[in-house]
Amino acid sequence: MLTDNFLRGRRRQELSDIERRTLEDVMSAPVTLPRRQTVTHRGDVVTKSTFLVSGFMCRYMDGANGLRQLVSVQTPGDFVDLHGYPLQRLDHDIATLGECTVAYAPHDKLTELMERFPHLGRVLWFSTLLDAAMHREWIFRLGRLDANGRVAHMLCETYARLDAVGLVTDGSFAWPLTQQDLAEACGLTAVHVNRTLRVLREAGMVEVSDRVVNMLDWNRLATTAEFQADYLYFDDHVRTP
Amino acid sequence: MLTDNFLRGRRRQELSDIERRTLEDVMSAPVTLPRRQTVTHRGDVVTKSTFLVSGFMCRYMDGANGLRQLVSVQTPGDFVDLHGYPLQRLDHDIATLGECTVAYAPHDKLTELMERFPHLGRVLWFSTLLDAAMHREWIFRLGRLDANGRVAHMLCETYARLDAVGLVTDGSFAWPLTQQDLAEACGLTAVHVNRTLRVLREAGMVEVSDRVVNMLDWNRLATTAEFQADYLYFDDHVRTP
DNA sequence: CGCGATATTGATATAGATCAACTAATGTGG
DNA sequence: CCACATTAGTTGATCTATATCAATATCGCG
Repeated sequence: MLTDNFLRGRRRQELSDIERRTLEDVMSAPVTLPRRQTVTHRGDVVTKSTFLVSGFMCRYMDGANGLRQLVSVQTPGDFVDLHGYPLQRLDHDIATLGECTVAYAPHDKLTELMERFPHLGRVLWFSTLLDAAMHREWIFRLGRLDANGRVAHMLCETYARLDAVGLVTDGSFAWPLTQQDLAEACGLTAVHVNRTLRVLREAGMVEVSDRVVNMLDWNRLATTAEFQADYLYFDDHVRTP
Repeated sequence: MLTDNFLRGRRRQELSDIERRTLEDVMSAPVTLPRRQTVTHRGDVVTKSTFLVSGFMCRYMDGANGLRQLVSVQTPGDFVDLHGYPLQRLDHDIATLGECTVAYAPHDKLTELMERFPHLGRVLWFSTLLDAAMHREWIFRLGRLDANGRVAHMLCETYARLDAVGLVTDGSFAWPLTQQDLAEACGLTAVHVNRTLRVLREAGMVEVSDRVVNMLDWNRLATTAEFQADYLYFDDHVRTP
C-alpha cells in the first residue's frame, strides 16, 4: 500500500487495518514529480496534503540575500504538508530534491475521515508534532553546534529516520542533497560544507559522495553531533489517549 | 476568564461561548510560579498541559558546553506544552522567565472535551502548529540572519505577539529576558548581544533596558530583521474545516 | 565537444567568540 | 544599616571559525 511507510518512521502510533485502509482510500493515485522543483509557495492556500511515497522533498524560506534556508527535509512515509490542513495557508516553500512519487489527500476527505476515526485524528496530529520536534532540534543544531556538529547532526537524523523506514543498507543510504543543499540546511556556505565533509571523512566518521552517504562510525559521529534520538519518538509504542 | 487571551494571540480561530466555557471548566485553579525555574525536564512524561495566564516562559535544550538553546518563548494566552498531549513525553525543558501565573488542563479531560467538540480539537491542533511555524521562523533567524537581524527579528516577533493580546502600550512592552537569555535564544554570546543592542539603540530602532522594550522605529527594525508577520497567521479569521 | 552543475582547494577578510576588567544594581545576613 | 556577594550590564583587546573571493577539476549531458 502507498501508506505502508506512514508512521513507520513515526511508529509510536499504531493504525488499525480499517484506519489504514480508509486513509489509503482518501489518497489520489500516485504522481511523479521531477527533481529540484518548487511545488508550493509561501502564502499559497492549500486544500490537499502531500504524502511522500518515495524520494526526498524539503521545505525552505527565502532570505533577502537570495540564499534559502531549509527548515525541513522530508523522507518517504512523511505527510509533507499535513500542517497545511489546519493552517490552510503555508508559511514556507516546498520543493522536491530528487525525483519523487507522491499521493494527495484532499482536506475535505480528511475531515470526514477524522470524524469517523477520532483516534486517527490524534495520530495525524502526532505526526505534525513530530515535525515540530525536528524543528526544535534543528534550532539547537544551528544555535549551539559548530559546522562539524551541524553536518554530523543532519546526517545522524537522516540515518535514524531512513533506518526506521527500511531505507538503510549496511550503514549507507541514498541522499539526493548537494553540498549546496546541505549548506542551506546548516546555515553554512557550500565551500565550508565541503571542508567539513572532508574533516569528517578524514576522521573516518562518514563518507558523503555520489549521492550516497556511508556511515563509518556512528558513535563518534553522534558524539560530534551531540545527537540523542529521543526527539524522534521511536523508542516506544504507546497508544494515543 | 482565564482563557480570555487564548487564541487572541492566535486569533485565526474563533471559539463559541460554549467551547470557551467548557475549556475553562477543564482548567485547574491558577497557580503562581516563581521566576527562573525549570518546571519540566526533557524526557518527562506529561499528563496535563500548562496554560500561561500571565508572565513569560521558555522552552530550551541543553548543549554539551553547558549553554542552553532556547527554542521558544511563550507569552500570555499560550498553551505552553499542549504538544505534550499527543506526544506524551517532552523532548525539551520548560522554564519560567519572569514570575508566571498558569492553569493546568489534564489530558484525560482534554480527550473528553475534544470528543464533544471536534471543532475545538482542530483549534487546539492549529495552536500547536502555530508553534511549529514560529520554530521554522526561528530556524530562518539563526540560519540566515546576522546578529543584528536575529535580535531585531526576536523583538519584532515578540512585539507582534504581545500586541495581539493587548500587552503593548505606546510601542513598548514588558520583557523579562536578560541579555544572557536573548543570547541563548539567538545563538550568540551575551557580550555580543550587548553590542548588538547598542547598535540598534544608537540607530534609533529600539531600546531595551530595565526589563522593558521600546520600539522606536518599527519599519527599520522589521527591515533589519527581514520580518514578515504572515507566519503568525493574524491576518484573517477563517473557520477550520 | 562544449556547457552547466557540482565539487575541491587556496588565500584573505570579518563577524562574532573569548578573555578580562570594571560598573551598577540588588539582595542578604549579621 | 552596613559589608559583602550576586547578578546584570558594559567596554576593550585579541583570537578564530567561517565567509568571501578566486581558480581549477570533474562529470553528466544535450
